Amino acid sequence: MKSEIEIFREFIRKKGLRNTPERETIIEEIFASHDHFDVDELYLRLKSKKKKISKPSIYRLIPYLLESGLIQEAYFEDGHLHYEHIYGHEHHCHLRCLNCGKIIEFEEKYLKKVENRLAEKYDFLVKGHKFEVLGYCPKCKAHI
Amino acid sequence: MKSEIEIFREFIRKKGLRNTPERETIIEEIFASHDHFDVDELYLRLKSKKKKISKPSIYRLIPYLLESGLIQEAYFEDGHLHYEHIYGHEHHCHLRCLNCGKIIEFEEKYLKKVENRLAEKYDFLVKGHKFEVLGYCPKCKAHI
DNA sequence: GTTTCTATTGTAAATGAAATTCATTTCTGC
DNA sequence: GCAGAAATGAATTTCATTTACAATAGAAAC
Repeated sequence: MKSEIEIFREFIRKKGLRNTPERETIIEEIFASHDHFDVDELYLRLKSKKKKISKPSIYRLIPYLLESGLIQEAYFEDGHLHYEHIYGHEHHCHLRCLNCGKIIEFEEKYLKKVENRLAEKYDFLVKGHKFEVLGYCPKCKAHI
Repeated sequence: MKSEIEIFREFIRKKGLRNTPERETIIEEIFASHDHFDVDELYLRLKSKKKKISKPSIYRLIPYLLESGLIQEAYFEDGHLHYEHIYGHEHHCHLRCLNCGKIIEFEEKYLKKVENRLAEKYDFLVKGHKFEVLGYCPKCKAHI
């Protein structure tokens, strides 16, 4: 299996764009952990490691990472988008508490079938899905 | 079946809050159409009907509409959230083109079962779900 | 109906994520 | 090396959303 960096290099070459040390640094940091991330948090993580990367460089890279299928928007919370890896990581869905924001991850294999059915029916090239179930966690549902 | 306004009045009374003509006007406008909406578009719709409602009033109402189960976040696009009705309207999911933003709505009954399973397994009070399938539409997939 | 308490309103200002500008730097192909 | 194009960081701008605040107006108690 190719590494994320290899996938990105290939993608960037195909698009006639250029790879740079900054981009490699950002991608390395994103895939160093298995967790979700957001721009600000990623920026601070890079900063704390003395990597001088500007926020615009991160913002400019994200559309390419999305397009290359390495990451995906996970959810919008606290006023900004959160992303998750989709290459080389088992896809998962989110059960989220509308009150406290608690997130439980779960798998749902059936959705892959739904993807395929939609791809055929609407002639889409399907890249993935986002499935969020919303409600109130055990603690919060008691107070509502 | 109760109207949306009635549901809201009940909700507001239970919370010990106050109903106002402004809130009734906003709710009326939201449920006058069956479509998704976003704050800005709703604000302009009210304005064009000579209803003097400020944007903060809309922003302040939305958390209550979410909490009362009348609406739900549909998707984040073009830098802001879009909402959809969930009370008294058939739930639907979205197939979205990552390139041009085209949206196709579809139904998927099975997800209700997933909701129930999760509610039991994690002891959540499940209020709904968001299922988005992402990819490239027939037109866009040709250029990628 | 009047009073009192406090939630809600609109206006204006503040916040903060994301995008953009621009001068400078750095790839990449020739 | 050179030329042209793309990427960078710093600073600025944009724009959705939130907040502050003074004025208004529901709603419950009297």
